[in-house]
Amino acid sequence: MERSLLKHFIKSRGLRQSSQRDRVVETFLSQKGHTSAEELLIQVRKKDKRVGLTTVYRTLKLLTESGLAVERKFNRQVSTFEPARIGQHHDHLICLGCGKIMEFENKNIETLQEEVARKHTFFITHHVLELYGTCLDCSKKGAKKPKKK
Amino acid sequence: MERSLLKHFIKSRGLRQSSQRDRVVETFLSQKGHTSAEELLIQVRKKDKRVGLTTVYRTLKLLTESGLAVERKFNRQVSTFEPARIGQHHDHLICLGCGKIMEFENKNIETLQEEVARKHTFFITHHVLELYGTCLDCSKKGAKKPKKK
DNA sequence: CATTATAATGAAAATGATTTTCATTTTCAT
DNA sequence: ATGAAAATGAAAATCATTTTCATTATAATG
Ligand SMILES: [Mn+2]
Ligand SMILES: [Mn+2]
Ligand SMILES: [Zn+2]
Ligand SMILES: [Zn+2]
Repeated sequence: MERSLLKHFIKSRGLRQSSQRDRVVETFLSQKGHTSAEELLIQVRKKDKRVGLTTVYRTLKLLTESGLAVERKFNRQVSTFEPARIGQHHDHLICLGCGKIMEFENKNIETLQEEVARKHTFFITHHVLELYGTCLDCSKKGAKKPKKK
Repeated sequence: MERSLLKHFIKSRGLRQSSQRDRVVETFLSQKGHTSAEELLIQVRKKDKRVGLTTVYRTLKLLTESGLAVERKFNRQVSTFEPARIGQHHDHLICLGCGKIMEFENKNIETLQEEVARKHTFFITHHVLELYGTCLDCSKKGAKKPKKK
């Protein structure tokens, strides 16, 4: 279903199809969690050795522009991407101890955000809400080395 | 007043004082709004030509670690810093049209964030909340070129 | 004040993620 | 089948920030 969205997007842009891009898209959409370009390349290369990092970056940009991917830029300086669930939105809890990422939705917060915007005569297109701290496991075990990932 | 905080921090770290650092700190604290290292260097150099960018970066890091500065990393890939108002916290509305940044505080949102964390047995140390969109001016004038800054 | 260990400095090089370039290959409308 | 244009990937470029390193400045001590 999402695949057709991309096909449509490709066509509407006058782009062509290619096996490399197909492989990247396919691999990306099968991914769960948040994936960086480098990580995605590793997965893609398990299927096709000839795909380059540049193409992964280019495809990720295409996916993002077409609305099939959402880019996240948490703590670190690398971007990660996750498949977009249509009509859905969520925010994140990020553990600074182990790197674990949890997702949540909270309509009340979003409503309050709109209220804030209204007070400032501002029109929100999107927002970033990230809660950083310590997960249960890490608060038990005490200070731990952050997961590099 | 904040100055003494830094002095104390410097001493507790076994560091020495220097005129360059003093100048950077002084200039930074007099700044309003969100300032990048590069921008701060320009201001500092109006007073002292011999200060280097490296020292600005180092001082900004020191200020952040001592709690006198808060680092923000909005849309762009450059970090900006703002003087920390003691015991205060605020979040931002960022206009994608003109780059204008507005600040707000909303205790209700923060309370809901804590509630979310509690549900996940998570302990928040800090959070990022950024509302992106269009300000009143920009929504009037229609689509405009984003302020580079 | 002189000594001296070491912190501070800044120019230049390194880093690291992402983007750009460009010569070559592939796609697809005709 | 043909050709214009898109896609590719290796290598170079970008760009903010950090690291390196030779030199200078600071301040505790005698
Ligand atoms: Mn997510
Ligand atoms: Mn602010
Ligand atoms: Zn954890
Ligand atoms: Zn605006």
